[in-house]
Amino acid sequence: MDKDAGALPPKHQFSEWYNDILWRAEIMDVRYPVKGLYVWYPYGFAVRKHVYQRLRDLLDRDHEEALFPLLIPEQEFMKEAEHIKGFGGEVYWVTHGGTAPLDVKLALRPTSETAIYPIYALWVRSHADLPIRIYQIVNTFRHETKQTRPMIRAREITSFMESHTVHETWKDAESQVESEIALTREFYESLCIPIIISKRPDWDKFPGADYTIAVDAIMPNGKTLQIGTVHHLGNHFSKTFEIRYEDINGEQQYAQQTCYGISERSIAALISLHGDDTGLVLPPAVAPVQVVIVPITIGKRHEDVIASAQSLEQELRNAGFRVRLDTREMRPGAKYYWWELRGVPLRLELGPRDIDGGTVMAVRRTGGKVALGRVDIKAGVSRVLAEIADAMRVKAEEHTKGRLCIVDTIGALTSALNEGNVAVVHWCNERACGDAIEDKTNASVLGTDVRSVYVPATEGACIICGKPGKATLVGRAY
RNA sequence: GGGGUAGUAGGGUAGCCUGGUCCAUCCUAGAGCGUUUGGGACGCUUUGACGGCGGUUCGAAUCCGCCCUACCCCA
Repeated sequence: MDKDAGALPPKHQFSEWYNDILWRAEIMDVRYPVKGLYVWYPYGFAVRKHVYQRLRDLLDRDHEEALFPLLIPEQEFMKEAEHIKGFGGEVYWVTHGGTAPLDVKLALRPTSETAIYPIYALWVRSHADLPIRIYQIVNTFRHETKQTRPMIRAREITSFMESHTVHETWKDAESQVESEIALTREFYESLCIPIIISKRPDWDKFPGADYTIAVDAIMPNGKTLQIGTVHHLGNHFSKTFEIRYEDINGEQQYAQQTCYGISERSIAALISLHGDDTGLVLPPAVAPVQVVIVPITIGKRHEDVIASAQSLEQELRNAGFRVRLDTREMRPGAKYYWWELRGVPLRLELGPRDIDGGTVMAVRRTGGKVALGRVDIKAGVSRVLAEIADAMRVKAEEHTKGRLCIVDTIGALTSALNEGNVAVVHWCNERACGDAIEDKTNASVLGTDVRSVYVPATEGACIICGKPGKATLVGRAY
């Protein structure tokens, strides 16, 4: 089967569909000869570029972008015991410089706390230096032992946005956490991805954090994908790395910190949630090509149609749309399939009939055809692109709502999970009951304090012990 | 973490059990030429492969070992 012909596996065979669409739509090439490392094709990279540009635009309101080194000396890395334990045996080590063994082993960052915080210790002197809000977008490495999957579980995360902030008080850091959550909402809103926010149970929080707020999306097969985390670090790391400031009274205080991360899992969710049996469906906000113009040239009208299509292209480009005129020597139908596979939100067809009638035929990737007037084409395209984004949002929300169910017995929980749902139960917040839920259902307690318009914040008897409990999210996670 | 199956052109495959008939089959894509073009065009010509290393053998895609990679099942 070639990538430019024939059909994808149907989307309900999600695993096959996902693997196939990645190379057919030229997102990633999985043939790189090292397990868990993947190549971004130019088209996939263009999607990534637009997604991360959106993220940068949001962060740049009150963060600054910087760049810290990839290699972390062993002594720094080993300083935070709890943190190390969390990464277990998954750290890659650089042990040689050329042929000579290094005196000090160097870790390839699995995340950058231990690279950044020794420098923060130098940068922070007084309360006037605070807050610090810095992010970087880098690659990170973990020697994953579980099954690797492109963008979902990779040994090199190529696009890790990590933000690290420093504050005076615990409450300042807490409100930073809230502001990062708001930012994440806004980010996923522009990708038309519905998210569920919750507080991870203690045993699943970031190693070294006071608490972890996680953002999950529900994938087409009902598994959850963690696509963002915000951690309140308290003064855990500041004590380890001596990040202190002189307060307004002249006293030395340990700083309070947060960190926050989003990776290319955001793109995995983007592709998975919106794609269909025909290929990708990209929201106009991040589509590398928002509008494709397919000229319909027949016999003697060839020059006429091409000239007309070129002027349409130029007009839309000047209006700020990412537009492409497809003049390749292919039949129009073949071009339709080609661009649909790549998720272009809007296709404009322009043929002799349209030119004569002063119209352009617009076909939405989300379905439906409509003739737009040629004279006010810019307004028409804007309107239709907005309709497409709305349709995508509605469809993704319906999927998410349809996969959530509220249950109150272990039996109902197990069958809900087996049917590919994510469940809401009441849980008393005790570890033993949490373990029992996980053991009996082969699923994960994702979190409490669920913030989602789809999940009411109720209270009730713990599904295990019957004591008072709160609404808790349980699902099978990637 | 445990087990299983498999790697043959850009993609998908036949050949492997029973070593020689294979300078490796077929489909598809790519290239060239021509005719086409309102939903995946057609004809002719043509390029391109045995995952890596080692072993057995007169001879290896085929048998053996290790490595790498992929997929599936169980925890």
